[in-house]
Amino acid sequence: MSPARAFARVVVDSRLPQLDRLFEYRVPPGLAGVAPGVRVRVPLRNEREASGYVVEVTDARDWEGEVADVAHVVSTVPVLQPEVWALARAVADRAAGGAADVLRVAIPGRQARVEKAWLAREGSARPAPAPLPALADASAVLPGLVESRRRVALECAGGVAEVADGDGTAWIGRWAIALAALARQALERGEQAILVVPDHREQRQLRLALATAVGEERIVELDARQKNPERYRGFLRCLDDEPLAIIGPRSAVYAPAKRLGLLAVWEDGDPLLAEPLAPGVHARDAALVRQAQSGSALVLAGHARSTDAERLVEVGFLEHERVGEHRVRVLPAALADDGRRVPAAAFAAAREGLQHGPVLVQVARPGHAPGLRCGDCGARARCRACGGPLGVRSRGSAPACRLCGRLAAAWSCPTCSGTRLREVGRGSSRIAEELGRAVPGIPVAVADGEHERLEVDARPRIVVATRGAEPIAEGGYRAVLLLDGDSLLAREGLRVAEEAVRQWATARALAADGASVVLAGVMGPAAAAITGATTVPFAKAELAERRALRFPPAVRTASVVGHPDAVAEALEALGGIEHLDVLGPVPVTGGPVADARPGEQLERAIARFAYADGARVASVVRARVLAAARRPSRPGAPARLRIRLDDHEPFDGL
DNA sequence: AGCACGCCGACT
DNA sequence: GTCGGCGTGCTC
Repeated sequence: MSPARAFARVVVDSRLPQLDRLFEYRVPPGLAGVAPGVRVRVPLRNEREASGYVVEVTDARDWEGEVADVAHVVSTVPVLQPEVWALARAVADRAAGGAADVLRVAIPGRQARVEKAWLAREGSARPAPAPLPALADASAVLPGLVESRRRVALECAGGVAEVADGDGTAWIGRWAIALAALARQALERGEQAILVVPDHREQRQLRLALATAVGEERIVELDARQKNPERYRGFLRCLDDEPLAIIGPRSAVYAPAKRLGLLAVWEDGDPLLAEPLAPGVHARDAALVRQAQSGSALVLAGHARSTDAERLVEVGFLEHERVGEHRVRVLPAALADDGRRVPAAAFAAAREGLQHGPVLVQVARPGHAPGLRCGDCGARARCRACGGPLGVRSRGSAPACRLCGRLAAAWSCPTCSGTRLREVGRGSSRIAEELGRAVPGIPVAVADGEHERLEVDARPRIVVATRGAEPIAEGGYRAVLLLDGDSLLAREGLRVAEEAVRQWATARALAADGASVVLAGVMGPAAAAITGATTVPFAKAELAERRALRFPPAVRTASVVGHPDAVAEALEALGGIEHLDVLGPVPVTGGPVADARPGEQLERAIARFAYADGARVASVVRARVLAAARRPSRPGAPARLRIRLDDHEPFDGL
């Protein structure tokens, strides 16, 4: 005669892999509000009380042992939707990580005041949602994509367009209008759309496009830059069961949408979509899992095709599509042989462009001189405190460390004891200065991490911007110069060429129709990718090369770091899996293992395996992490083990 | 993590 | 005989 709904299964908010399962608690009589999705506090052996979320409420108990009582209900808002719990569990399993870690990314911190307001609104009768605004040509973009639940790799042509913004207008990329039209398809069906963007600059464009396509009141923003209350308000709005366009950064892929019609990721190749927090699941991978669970339409879009999206096209999971048209001429230009950064052809294009409007100059690095060397022996000048490279921020300013910011007073070369410093390379502000001298009477603006600028007007001006910081020009840039490509491609790293192409394509997209784009000092396949009409052949060729070398995304990877014994045990456990090979182990200094003592020798190995073996590898690896976590780290015993799946960071230096 | 339980050496 | 060493295991 136990009362119904007497037990609650709770996921405990803990990083410990041992606690990554559901715990059963009794719901004490008189404790109201225990329901699936709500935040609770529960007693746990040693932490006297832990936070968690109710996943399930039952009247039968599974657990044979002693059962403790739910301590109290933190709030009655069901912030963990069943769909999101299933997603977090599946994503964690795929990444050999903990579901609670995924939930930490998925659910923002509680704001009591915001919650109170939301609950009050829930109680009262809500007005019927406003009808979607009339839209002339919304159906023009891939009609029926959402209805047919298509999965598409979408290459968007560049170009900018003017949209209404309050009383005035604003300029945004045409891609945003295309994605907004797709979102509208979902909302027209009474469903929700989640649109994931790399950062707030793209989010702003998408918000402006959506305001026209679906109306302000149908947009929910989950921007990481928003203040906490703002974010939480947006998050709670997702819980309202109405058609919404949800836009946000990588964590928005976990937004609690109940009836998901469309899941789209913009610029899926952007490194910002890789989640740094454990278990380090890329928004694209989370989107793939979520699509499989929800059966929604899926779009991986960008100005340039990522190798990851191209792989999904080649295995037949995604269909290739391309939308839009952008008429620009892209001219490769050799560097002038005096080593000047700005080739003659680029100057010519800039002068021509400046007759009609603004000109964009994309450079690699901010500041005046990004590097300094010893004037006598040529050795790289480094910070005495942290070993980081020294640079000069602005003309005439003192040399400072680019890593820790310390001023390098009274520098002397550790190699030859010389005290003179020589500037190497040109940063954004120095290039701006030089261009300003070369084209007198034309204003020069700098846009980089320190000088953020979202828009420039249509007047002739030179805009020097670092990659990713390019403002949008009213009417589009009349010329675009892509400088420093040679130094960009000279870096080592698996994704260097792919990333360069993506960043060039992003800048190219800001050009006005008919404008010239000059790519300086780069030849070969990466240059061809940007001079041609489509980046797909480049992505195909890159992928083919990775396949030949067994590099991601042709294979999946598990990076294993820890005590040599623990690493060896983990690799041995993986031994049974066919077609799995191991790079290393190699010694690493320091590292991401939590309890690594200073000076302790750690090793890293990377296992490469086929996508088909993903589930097996993840479960084997998870078992090793658990075994290592149980064992206390003491001298001579296997230490903690950190394993990350599909972490591309170790490949960035290859 | 953090803490209790448990099985071998020197102690009032 | 017992006090306490920390290796081992568990958390509803």
